[in-house]
Amino acid sequence: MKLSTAYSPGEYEKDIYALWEKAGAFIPAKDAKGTYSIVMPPPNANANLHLGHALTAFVEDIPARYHRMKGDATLLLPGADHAGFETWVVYEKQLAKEGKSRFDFSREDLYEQVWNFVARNRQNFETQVRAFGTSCDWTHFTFTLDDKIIKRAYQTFKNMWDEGLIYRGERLVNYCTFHGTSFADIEVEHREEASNLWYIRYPLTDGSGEVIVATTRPETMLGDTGVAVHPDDERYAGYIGKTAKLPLTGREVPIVADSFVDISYGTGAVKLTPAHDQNDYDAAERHSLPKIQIINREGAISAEAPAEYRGLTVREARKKVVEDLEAAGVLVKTEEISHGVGHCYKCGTVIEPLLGEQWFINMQPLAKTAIAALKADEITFYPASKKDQLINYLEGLRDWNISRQIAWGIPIPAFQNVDDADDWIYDERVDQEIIEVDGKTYHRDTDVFDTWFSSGSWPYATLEVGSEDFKRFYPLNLMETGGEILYPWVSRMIMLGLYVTGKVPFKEVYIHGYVMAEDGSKMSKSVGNVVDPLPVIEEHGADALRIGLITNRAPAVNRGYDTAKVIGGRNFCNKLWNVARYIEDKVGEDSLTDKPAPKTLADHWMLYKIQHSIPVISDHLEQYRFSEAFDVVHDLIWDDLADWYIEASKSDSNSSVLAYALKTVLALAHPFAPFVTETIWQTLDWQHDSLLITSAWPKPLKVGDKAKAKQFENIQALVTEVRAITKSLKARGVVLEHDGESVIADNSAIIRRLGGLKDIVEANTSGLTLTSGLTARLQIDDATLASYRDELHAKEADLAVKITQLQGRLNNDSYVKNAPATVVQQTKDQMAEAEAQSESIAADLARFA
RNA sequence: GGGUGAUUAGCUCAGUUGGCUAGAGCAUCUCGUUUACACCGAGAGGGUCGGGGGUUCGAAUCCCUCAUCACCCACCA
Repeated sequence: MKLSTAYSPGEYEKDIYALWEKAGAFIPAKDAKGTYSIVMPPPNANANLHLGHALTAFVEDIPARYHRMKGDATLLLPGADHAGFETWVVYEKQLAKEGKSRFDFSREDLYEQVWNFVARNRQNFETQVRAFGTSCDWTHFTFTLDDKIIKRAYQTFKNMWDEGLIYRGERLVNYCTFHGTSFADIEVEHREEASNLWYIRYPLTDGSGEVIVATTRPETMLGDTGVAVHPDDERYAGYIGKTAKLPLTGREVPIVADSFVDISYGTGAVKLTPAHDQNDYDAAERHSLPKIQIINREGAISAEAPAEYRGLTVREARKKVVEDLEAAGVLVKTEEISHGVGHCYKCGTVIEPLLGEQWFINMQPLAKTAIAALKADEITFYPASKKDQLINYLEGLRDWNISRQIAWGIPIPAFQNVDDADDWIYDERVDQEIIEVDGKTYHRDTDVFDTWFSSGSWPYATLEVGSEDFKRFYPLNLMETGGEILYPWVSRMIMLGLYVTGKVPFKEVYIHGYVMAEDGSKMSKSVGNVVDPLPVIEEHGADALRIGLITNRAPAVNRGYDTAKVIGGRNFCNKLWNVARYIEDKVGEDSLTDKPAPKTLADHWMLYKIQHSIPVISDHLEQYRFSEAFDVVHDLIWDDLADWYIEASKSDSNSSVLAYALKTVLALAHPFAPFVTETIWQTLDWQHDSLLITSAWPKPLKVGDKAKAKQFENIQALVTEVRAITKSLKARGVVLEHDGESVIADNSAIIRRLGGLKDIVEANTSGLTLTSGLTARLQIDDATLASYRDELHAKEADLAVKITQLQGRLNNDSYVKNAPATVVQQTKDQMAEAEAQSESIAADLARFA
């Protein structure tokens, strides 16, 4: 079939993807020796995919295609995430548009509605993943709320329950009073805000004095149960053990010594509000102080506080407390300060640390195992520095609060005895609110799991522990993800993986950087600088986008999106297309052979270049250096094949080498440009209904003779020289003519005029003469001659400096002794070359004098 | 406060354990093109490798220091 002059991706991409899918090319081969597996991090099912998703898909798809061609049974498992809270927020917005809220529905209704909402949006996302050209096995598609995922979460929870790793604790949790849920530490967004530091006088109960405390949250003094000072703080040495009398409430609280207090901050005395501050909570635990919760879940002052404050919002309470303190004459002063305040990362509400009954996992044993595995290098990180960061994180890990108070998620399979609050049992009948066990009545816990608890099992839950897939593909080869979820997700997958399967869940972790806007700023919907990948694909093709995104990009480095790179990718595809058009025209159906027969020096050089490039490309790909790998492919195709070999072959073509070169570069380029390479492949007469996607990764042939290849490189140098000479002659006013036409200083033109590279080779052996058919005519004026002389003088001076430098180096004994022989030899060669040049310049000058 | 990374051509970035004249793409400029491709070809210009110090025969590369930027973690009573 004849190819049209320009590659238009839109005409082919959908059909090519359908061709692959229909042929089952994405399904892991049954009879392969090795395996390669990636479970794709599930994107949020309701999301429109952005460029970051595209990059993710490419970073997963490139190694998958490479390994598939290498002959490994390759599994690229796709999935989508219910994304717990994320989805919940989007759905609530949707409800709000309809004038409804979640309070209008029962929990079961809500669950079903959100499920349908997500299912509707899922289609959209699958279309986009296909448009990227992702070679994932759709028959393995997994949703984070699929039965196997829920079962795995329950199984893990139960095992931990049985082993005593799960406990229910009253702990301070980060509570969003708007969403009515608690958050992990990591979900709290700290923002710097202007506030005040209020200094409050707490009189000692025995009347012997007073202690002044400084606070940014005066309203919480209603819940104070102590005052802390540093044990080494001489100012307060006599106070420790005494009690202070709280203004407004009149409560007597002890003054304790604790080294967490910063002597230099404020007054060096800290009020302790254990129910509303993590530090205070920890201190209260150490000193057995009571915890009084004076802020409730609605963000209002609770019944624990004096009557006149009850029901006030935190903000109102702050105002009133300050006024009352002032009226009581105990407010010493107010300072303006700036400090970080925790906010809900979704709605911006100030996060209240509140006491709450939550499910926790004791992370110590899990973290310990994970640290040991990391230190034993059981997982390779790209980039490597992430490993130490992760270890560092795990070493300071606190227990994990796995309960969330939302309707959307996996219900926690635990029931509480209605008569005994401390009696909890494990039971999976979560579809029932009330169950009877041993004549006792239990009420279902209303909480759901933290999303990360179930997704932490993703690598083996998707494969189903114990299944054939699991045996074949676990541990996974690669986990590819963004840096922002290294801690919440990757760390949990490692810990849970080790806990459940006894093995690390993956051998390699690749952290991708973010795709920023073109100006380097963050892409964000509100700024409106988000680039939608689909229009880019429509305009330039999925391959162009792929090349544009992976080139010039390293793992874990944020980099701007660059349209020029995408255009570059498109140009590359077009180049490949035209190379194919040319070669297709020159070769016949039987030209393709496993043993191309080199005849000319150019043949040898081309084959040598190919056989030399294959391991280099493979090596880069094995280590996920996509940009570097593509550069090699690009240069091989553009510079070596198109610019040199094809030009040379025009006068002396070898169809077996041309066909072999095309086939090989198509295979090598396939992971980077799957659509165009497969499209070309399908148009070739000699491919006999095969698919490029499942064809073999090229092996180096060793038929290109190195010495002959080297000779061709000499010719290349010669051609370059001829070009330069022609150009320089022209600049000097010398016109080269052939049959009355001026000769053009161009690669192909020169080769053609000189009768092809073959003749140049001959010329090379007998000394190059440009005389055959060429006439030279001098048209030079005095000014040109003078400028040429100046140029030569300048060059001569430069060379003199260089020679002095080189001579100095060679005269240096330590250099000659210490530097490697090769380096010294290089210097000598340079010296000789410089001297030769110098002489020739001197001769020229003499001639033009 | 702690950590990590960065700083190289106008722009975006390479530069493996110190060793050829510090590279690429884009952009700019020059020249060219009927014969696979203007989504093309041949060239050119452009860098005291963030500043300063040190180690070394030799530093973009190693060490110290300063500066700027980015991100992460912790703290902020």
